[in-house]
Amino acid sequence: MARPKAFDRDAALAAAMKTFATYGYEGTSTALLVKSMGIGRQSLYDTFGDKHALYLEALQHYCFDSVGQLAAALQSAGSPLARIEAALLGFATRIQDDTMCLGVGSICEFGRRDREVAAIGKSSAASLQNIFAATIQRGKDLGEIPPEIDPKDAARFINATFIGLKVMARGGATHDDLRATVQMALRCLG
Amino acid sequence: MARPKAFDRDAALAAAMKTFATYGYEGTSTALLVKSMGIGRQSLYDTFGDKHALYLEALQHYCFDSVGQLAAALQSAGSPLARIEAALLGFATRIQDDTMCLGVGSICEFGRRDREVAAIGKSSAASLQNIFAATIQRGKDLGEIPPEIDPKDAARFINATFIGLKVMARGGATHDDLRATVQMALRCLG
DNA sequence: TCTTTATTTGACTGCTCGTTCCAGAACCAT
DNA sequence: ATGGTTCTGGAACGAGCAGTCAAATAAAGA
Repeated sequence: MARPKAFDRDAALAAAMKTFATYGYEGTSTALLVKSMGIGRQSLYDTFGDKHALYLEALQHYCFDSVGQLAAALQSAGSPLARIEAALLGFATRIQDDTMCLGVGSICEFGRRDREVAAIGKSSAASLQNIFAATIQRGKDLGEIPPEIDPKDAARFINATFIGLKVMARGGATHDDLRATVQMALRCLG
Repeated sequence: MARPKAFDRDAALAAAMKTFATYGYEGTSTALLVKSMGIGRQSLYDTFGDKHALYLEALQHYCFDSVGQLAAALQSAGSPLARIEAALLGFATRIQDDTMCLGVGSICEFGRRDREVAAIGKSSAASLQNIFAATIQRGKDLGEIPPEIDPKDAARFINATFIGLKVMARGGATHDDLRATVQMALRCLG
């Protein structure tokens, strides 16, 4: 059997993620996708189905990666509070390009109109909050975080803060602004 | 001079605000605008210019109203901290339909690509933060808020929380979730 | 009633959209 | 080379897009 060079599916998907994150679903044309992904138009349809299916796969992949990265960052040893701080702060300092978080972007653009999009957002938000909640519980066990704090509430709040940071970054907030906001948010856990 | 019945410009603009807030800029067609605004297609172009101009005017109007309402709610007499709580909480309980905050939506959809949109967002965010900062300063003067709090940082943080609440509401968070998040956020000011 | 003016509506333009079909180029194993 | 397979890209599709023009309609003052 003959097998010509195949394009890098993951790289193409990653490029689609970035393009969708920058311009949104409606704001991204298939022509732009083809160009940014560096593949032929027909390959896009053969490999990913259609625009909506590609979006779902990109969103799914993005959320999975994000949750995984955060879990790895939070579940490593050391002070839970410091881990949370590092996670938020690390994000706040890592922003450079004009790219929206794809997960937040999907919520803002679709709300709950698209069932499939909403399902991805819901499940990844749940994972995120479970991870945060576990870390906060660990902080309580260690006496770092006061006992009156409810881990679920605190986790949801951290998530809200995370969202706020992402949107403010998209709006052009400076690193210093974001860092100061992280510091303020962490006061709640102290 | 003759004067036939004129349609209600403000009502039409308000309808456009709601439609843009629900479907975003790219997701809103002129046909949908005409239908939701209840006016003729030509009237839309005669009165508002084109789709982009209409969006800018709707966004401007929305931001102006929002800032005004918040200023009124915060600048009235009484405990500054309680005012902030009431403002956030009031918002959290007032959510029902699947409508995105137009300001946050514009940031998420456009980032800083559209200079005019970005300018509106920037100036209204500045106003918002000034109002919050003044209220927080008042709280410090009254001893409600500890002196180590920087009003500007706290105001930006409250703004971030506000954004987080709006996005979570758009994503389908319950009133109780939002209320609990507000309570967590207020711990930072105590 | 007649005129004036605001609004609506239908036809239409030119463009872009997402998508499909198909011909051919690129590639690798034989 | 040859054959089999994958990817590409031009042509085309129908649909929908934003926006324009002009004719039709409706209302209120003269």
